[in-house]
Amino acid sequence: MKVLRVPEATVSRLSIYSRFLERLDKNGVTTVSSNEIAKGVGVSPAQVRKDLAYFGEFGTRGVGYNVKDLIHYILKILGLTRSWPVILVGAGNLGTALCAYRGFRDRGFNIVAVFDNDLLKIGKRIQDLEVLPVERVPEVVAEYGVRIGIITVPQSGTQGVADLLVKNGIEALLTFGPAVVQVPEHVIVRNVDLSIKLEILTFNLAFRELHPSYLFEPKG
Amino acid sequence: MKVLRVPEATVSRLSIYSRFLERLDKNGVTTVSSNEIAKGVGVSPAQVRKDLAYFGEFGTRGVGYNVKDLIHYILKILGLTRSWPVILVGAGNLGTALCAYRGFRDRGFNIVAVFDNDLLKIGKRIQDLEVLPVERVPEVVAEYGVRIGIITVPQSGTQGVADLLVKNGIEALLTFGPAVVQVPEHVIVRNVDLSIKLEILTFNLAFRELHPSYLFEPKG
DNA sequence: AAACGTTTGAGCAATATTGCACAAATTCTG
DNA sequence: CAGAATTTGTGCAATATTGCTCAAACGTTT
Repeated sequence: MKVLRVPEATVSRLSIYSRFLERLDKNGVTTVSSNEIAKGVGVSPAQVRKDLAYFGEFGTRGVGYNVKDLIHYILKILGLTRSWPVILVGAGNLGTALCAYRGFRDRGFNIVAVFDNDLLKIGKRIQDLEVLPVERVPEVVAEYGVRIGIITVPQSGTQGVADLLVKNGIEALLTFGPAVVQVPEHVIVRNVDLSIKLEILTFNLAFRELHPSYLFEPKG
Repeated sequence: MKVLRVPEATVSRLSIYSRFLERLDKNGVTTVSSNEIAKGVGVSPAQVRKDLAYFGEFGTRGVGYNVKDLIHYILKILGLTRSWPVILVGAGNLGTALCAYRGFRDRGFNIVAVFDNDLLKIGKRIQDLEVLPVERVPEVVAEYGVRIGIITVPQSGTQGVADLLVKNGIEALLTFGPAVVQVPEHVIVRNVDLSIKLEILTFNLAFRELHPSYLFEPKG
């Protein structure tokens, strides 16, 4: 088998394609071309085909792609043909918001427990979950077979929580804020930093005014 | 002046560098090398120098960079030597969490008003702000000179809100969730899609197990 | 069943981004 | 002050990613 290097951007776009396709499917569309997908999500048709080509041949020449089939293939690639138990550490504003976020459940992510070490928060109910003390992480991870953790604690606590989760067998982490966490090789970490996103906006607004001759690359 | 194309990844990294440098500054560090920055944030030293080189020469050969100065230069590049008034539309869980998010205020983003069109939410207090009806967007934008809007409404409402904000002169938008919004050329839009981030994790967990020979590119 | 229009998949070209290596500039040391 | 040790800034090489083009495959029409 060919050894390929799949760009992370491709994985992100697959996620986007799949949700666009699900919308089409709901509207009764059965077949779609790379052109229509491209128009729908704002990329080039060649990009769509290239992205899919990393993983196989899913279309029919002269016809296009079967919508239901393609959804299934992409979800399979993304590992979403099953449900994933997820734990969340940090029952603050952001953690609470994420617990209520429908988008996670829609894609098969199931937040099975919320943890905090603040006595004021422990015992509180968020959605249908009770906030647990972090000491109970091992027990919950074992019970549900959790492999994914979301960390929404303040920056200074992020590394400590990451260490705790890794020690308990968590293999993938989603962190928030500017913290850079150190984890063993086999653990996958991705980060969401909302300030960066706003600063990309201000860069465009402010810097390009001062230097109109600079060009800037969109995307992202 | 040279006309350059600044990669968005460079802008993101500048944001990261600046926060790392602020930590150093707080600890009393006055001088830093590209090597130390690189170690601190997990990139290559050459990358750090290249990123800075897009905008000028900020270091001294044989010495490194003056921490305070470099912070100032980067903040200037990112347009953060001033405060930015921001409006937020969508007073749900996520919107509420973002209003309370310290990271925004720390970087000079000032959420001056929160809007919703849900009568149950209008009038509610979030932090020290009262939730306003969307009809009052024009007034607030004019009063504060707002150029940036954050949209945290459900997917189906995102395009409508974007249209409203653009009509009222907003030039940059941060949206959440899978919605793809259409805006005029001059408006800058960036999107945060939390499901994508989780799906990058599941892709790694699931797909690579099935196809161990595939390699995968980190970053992002 | 042949001709035509469509659309995929893939090779190749074009761009973009990152990494390497080293001259130039600076400080330090003796 | 000459030589050694750093460390930046940058040209060039190496990779990665995206875009272009077209043969091959399919359906439709006549």
